[in-house]
Amino acid sequence: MATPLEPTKRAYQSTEQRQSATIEAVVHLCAEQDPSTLTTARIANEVGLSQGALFKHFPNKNSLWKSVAGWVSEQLTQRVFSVADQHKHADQALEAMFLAHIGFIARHPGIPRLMLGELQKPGNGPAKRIVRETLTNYRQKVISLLNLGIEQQRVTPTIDADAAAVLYLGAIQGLVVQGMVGGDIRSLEKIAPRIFRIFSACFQEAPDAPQA
Amino acid sequence: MATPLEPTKRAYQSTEQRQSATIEAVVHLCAEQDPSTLTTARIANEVGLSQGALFKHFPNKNSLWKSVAGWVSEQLTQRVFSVADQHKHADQALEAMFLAHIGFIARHPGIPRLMLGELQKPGNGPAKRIVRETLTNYRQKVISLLNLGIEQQRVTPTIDADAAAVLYLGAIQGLVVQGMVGGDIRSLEKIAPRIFRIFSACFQEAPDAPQA
DNA sequence: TGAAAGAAAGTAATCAATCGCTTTATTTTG
DNA sequence: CAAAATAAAGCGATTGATTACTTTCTTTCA
Repeated sequence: MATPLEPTKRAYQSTEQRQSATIEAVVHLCAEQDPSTLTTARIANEVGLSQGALFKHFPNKNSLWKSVAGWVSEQLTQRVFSVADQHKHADQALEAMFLAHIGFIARHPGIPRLMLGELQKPGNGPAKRIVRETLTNYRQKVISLLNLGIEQQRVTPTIDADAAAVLYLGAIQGLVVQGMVGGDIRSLEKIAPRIFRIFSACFQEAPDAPQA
Repeated sequence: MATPLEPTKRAYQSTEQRQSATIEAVVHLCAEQDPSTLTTARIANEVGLSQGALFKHFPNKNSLWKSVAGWVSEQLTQRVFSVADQHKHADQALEAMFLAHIGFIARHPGIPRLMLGELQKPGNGPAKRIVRETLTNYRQKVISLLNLGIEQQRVTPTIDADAAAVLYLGAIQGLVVQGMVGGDIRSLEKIAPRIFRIFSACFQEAPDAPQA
């Protein structure tokens, strides 16, 4: 008789470990799959669990999406805001935020799909609420940096800060969508500085107000 | 016995009529529903057909998506390009395109969801191809307008046209996403001019190159 | 009158969630 | 400290609901 082929000990893990592994698996899977087509079976398989076992750690699928949105929000906010605070000049902070954001996305290509996927849903699901609040928060940060820049005389005082903040976020989104069209999210980091450079013209000296 | 309750005359229509009615129904439904959750039953109901009858006019659901993508591409391209051609100054053409695009979206709030939904899908489905080609086409138009603007001395000759085109599309997308966050796509038209105004600083005289 | 348009019922597949039961980990207790 | 007891993590099968698409038969109209 052949070797008894040990009964493949199951590697039990705590719910917390499984939860974070599952969240990472979802983020990872979204790099190459539309979130709305992600099945619990596919996710469980990626984590190394049976489909049913997933529900030992999340009460339902919606709760999983909420956790994923929370993770993304936390990571993004933390990383982007922290690099901004390392610069004392507002314009440098804005540039650092921009590049950090693109870098974060380049390392986690599934994130745009996740966030856009949530925004697609109408209504006020908990996951969508998190994404919305994160974006609003982000926009506020940009606005206050622009205002700080005005005080520091590094930003045109006549700037329309609200509109500039929308354009700032749009620059990131345009870059990301451009990456989705081209198919290579990871190469975004190369062109990101060029995009920011041209955006930066918007908050520097106004063209129709030549220096007196 | 009660009245025979007349057999409710059916209004037969040609396949072509049903096809365009179906496409419009999809665009309309996407205004308040994630495209990936749209069922053939829901669409048929909107058109006023039984679910099965839909397949008399489209061989399958993918073919319907392809038709919808084609309709959107055609409408958008036609409207946006035609207003651009009504202006001889490149900068004015860019502004008119921008406002026409936002206006079109404001009148068809489902369109961003449709296009983003297609871009979410990985691979090279026919519908995604159409969306991708439309965006690429659009970007090319912006680039050539910027180059024309340089000849007309209405655009800074030192501009990074490729990057500016990405920023231009990003400005639109940022505005749209902003509308999705706020929930009211239709109010975009009010702030659109402000966004374009601040974007326009990017292609006007460069700040660090005071006119010689 | 026959071909196209439609309704209504049916089919096979998919998927989130549940269930019964087993295996591992932790806690209680003699 | 070991053995018993409880709790937690896991599997595999199943269930019920949903969905794209098909089939059968009926109605319209050119």
